[in-house]
Amino acid sequence: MKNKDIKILLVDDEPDILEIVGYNLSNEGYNVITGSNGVEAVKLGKKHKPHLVILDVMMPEMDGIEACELLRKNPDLSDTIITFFTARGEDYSQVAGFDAGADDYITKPIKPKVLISKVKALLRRLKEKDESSEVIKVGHIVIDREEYKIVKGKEEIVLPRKEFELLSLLASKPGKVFKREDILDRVWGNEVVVGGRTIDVHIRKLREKIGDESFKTIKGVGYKFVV
Amino acid sequence: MKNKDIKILLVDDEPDILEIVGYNLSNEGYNVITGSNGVEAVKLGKKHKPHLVILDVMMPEMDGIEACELLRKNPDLSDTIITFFTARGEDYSQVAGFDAGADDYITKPIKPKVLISKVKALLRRLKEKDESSEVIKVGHIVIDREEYKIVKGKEEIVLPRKEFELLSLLASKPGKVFKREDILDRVWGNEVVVGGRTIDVHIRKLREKIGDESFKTIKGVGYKFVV
DNA sequence: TTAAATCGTGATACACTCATGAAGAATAAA
DNA sequence: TTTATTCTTCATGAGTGTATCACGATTTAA
Repeated sequence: MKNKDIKILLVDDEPDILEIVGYNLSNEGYNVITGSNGVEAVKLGKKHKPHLVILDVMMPEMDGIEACELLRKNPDLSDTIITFFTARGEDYSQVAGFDAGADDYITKPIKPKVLISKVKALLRRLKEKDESSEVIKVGHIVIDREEYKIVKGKEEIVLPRKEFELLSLLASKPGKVFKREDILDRVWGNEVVVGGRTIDVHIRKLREKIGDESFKTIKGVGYKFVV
Repeated sequence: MKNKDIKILLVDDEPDILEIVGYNLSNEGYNVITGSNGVEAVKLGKKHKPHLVILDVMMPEMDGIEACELLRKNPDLSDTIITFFTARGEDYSQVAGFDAGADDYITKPIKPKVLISKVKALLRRLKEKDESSEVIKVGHIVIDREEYKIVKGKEEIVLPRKEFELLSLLASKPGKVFKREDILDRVWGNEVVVGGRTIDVHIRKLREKIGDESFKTIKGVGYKFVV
């Protein structure tokens, strides 16, 4: 994804800020949309579905916090990153911002260099997510990460989350053996500790739904997906 | 590549942090090296060539940013991943960190589970690169570590774990004689004690499956794999 | 050549891993 | 709330990977 494909919605009631920040962002090649209050923020957000929203907290009509909450309710914007402008030391707005579903905040006064770096850092997450959310095709099976469903031949199969993640991991490298430990790390995550037999049970479910022949057990090591 | 082959350089001026984080990383099997300021970071980095460096930003003698810049200049460390400890909201340090060539940052306060997750995620890049070259070819035999299978001519052979490890070890240096003692260390691990005849039995299995002629016994010493 | 050490072999017993069915938590949906 | 679905655990049993042992064969050293 190139910078010009990335839309940033910038909302502040001070025209100076809009101009300076907007200029700097455009200069980096981003596609910048501007608004001057919370109502506009919500309207423009729904219309343009930006990748990143930068909101001032204090604004007429509707403040940034409320706008953030409304934007978060829109499912189209679930992947959008929302950040606030906040004055240094304004603890309250930071807390309220995170409560409203913000991902980060940028402190005023704004230094262009800092801002750009921060924006890049924030958008890095997006790119990572973007890359991992491709549609995987293996053999006659299509895994659609975005819609959380898989298509086998002409049949459409809906899988629960864990099963989907597991299949999606195994199918990301057909033939490769994934060690049980790795599977736990990547599907269940480190913070959750589950018993050893859990993986087997999920594999069984997949075997029932997708086909026994696709999943091979390597005893003492793990499982692999074959085409 | 096993975890114990992965070196992590951890630098912070607070002994508590070093101990807690160091303990958690060691527990996962990583080889942890610690230092307490930027000067040490650079020195240890050059000496040990770690795979991952975790730097605190605020340190006496030399801060993390400067240390990072110096480390990045060393061509030996071009594949090394560098991350910072940074407190939430410390805009400046994050920006400066990325500018200095950091790959990521970890926010304080540090939660061990989150840290381990993050470290594993970071090291995954490294491992993937590494594993892609883990196919050994000797004569008409191909040993594919990633898929845990052996291809002999056009025949595909699936070996149980111990046999696979043993073959994999012997074939890693065809012609070289591996002492029984060494084989025990590397296939069984030095903490496990097994009887003296165990190796023979496994060699027998390999002879049955791969071919008698490939394994030569050096009496009183060990075995070697020949093409 | 003989004795000692080492290895190969077959049979066997142990240990471990995994598949499976069922049933109890946990979570989401109605 | 109740209901349904998903997730996890557990017990059981089969299967096989792994280790052990005894004994004969082979090599090495004296």
